[in-house]
Amino acid sequence: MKVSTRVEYGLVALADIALNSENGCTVSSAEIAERQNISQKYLEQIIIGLRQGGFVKGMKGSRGGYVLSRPAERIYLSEVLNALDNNILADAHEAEETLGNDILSSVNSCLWNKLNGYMRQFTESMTLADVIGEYRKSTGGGDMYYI
Amino acid sequence: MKVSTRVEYGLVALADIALNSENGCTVSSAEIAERQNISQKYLEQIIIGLRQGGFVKGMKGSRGGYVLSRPAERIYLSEVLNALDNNILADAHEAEETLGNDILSSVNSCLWNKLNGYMRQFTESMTLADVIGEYRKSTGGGDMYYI
DNA sequence: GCGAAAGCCTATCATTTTGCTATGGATTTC
DNA sequence: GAAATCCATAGCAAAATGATAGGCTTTCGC
Repeated sequence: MKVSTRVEYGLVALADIALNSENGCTVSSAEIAERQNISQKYLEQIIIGLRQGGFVKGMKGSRGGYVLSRPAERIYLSEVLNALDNNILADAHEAEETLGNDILSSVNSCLWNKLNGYMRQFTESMTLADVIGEYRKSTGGGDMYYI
Repeated sequence: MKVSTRVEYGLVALADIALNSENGCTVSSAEIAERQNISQKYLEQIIIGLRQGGFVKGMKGSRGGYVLSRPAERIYLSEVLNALDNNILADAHEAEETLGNDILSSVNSCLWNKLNGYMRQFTESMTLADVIGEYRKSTGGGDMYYI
């Protein structure tokens, strides 16, 4: 399953914002772009989608940037994926529409509907907090440096 | 999850061949195109992929057409999907390569690798026979007419 | 044998999607 | 008021998608 850079960058940016705004400060698109090695202008467009989805708040002006608009524990990956790409997850009711008795309907009901159902269920059970937790685990819990 | 027409038509065509070649006769691309309402020339290209994947045999000449090259019970959907689209399922070893300790690796290990693993496992557990069974179930088992 | 019927192969092409780049306006802080 | 930042939109090249078209090759039926 190939995922677009838009989805990839969007998820990484959201996690970056979550990780670096914990002390109350904002995270600018320039910071994220440098840390994650993404074109800043492209990133800004993607983050607009995250803002419209209600996951981050943008603060204009000098010293502006982004913060999460809800705790990471309540940001479900299903929502984020839908905001970044409206084809990656199928709607729940979409599965019920294939009631014909042709071959295509059979393929849908025994293959695609089941796969889509699992993907929806799995991404609804995961939150941004899980991603952050995985990251902390991989860095041994010691990625914060205090002077 | 949006699926390309190539994958959709390919699966339908394969099931059509399986269903209509049971009495030993061949199934022509023209027949399939008419029954499934697909452009015949486009369909031919797709079926070439099915033949190269080893799922069907093509018989040239008048009275030619296609038949399965193995029993439907041994045609796994994972193989078929890989033959029709090499991005739809990820390789098994691909998952093991993401061992970095950056955010992207974390997203991969807790989201994409798990989703891909499930998709692979699920499609490896399903065969063309399951699709055909679903179709027969939907038509009430009475789609064959004897004169 | 010959012709029709079928598979097989390749080229072409329009449209859409993807992945950016660029420009500039709006707003806030210092 | 100037710098920094978000916000919005336009443009654009490359790739993928979804076909269409032409013609060669092989085989069956007569």
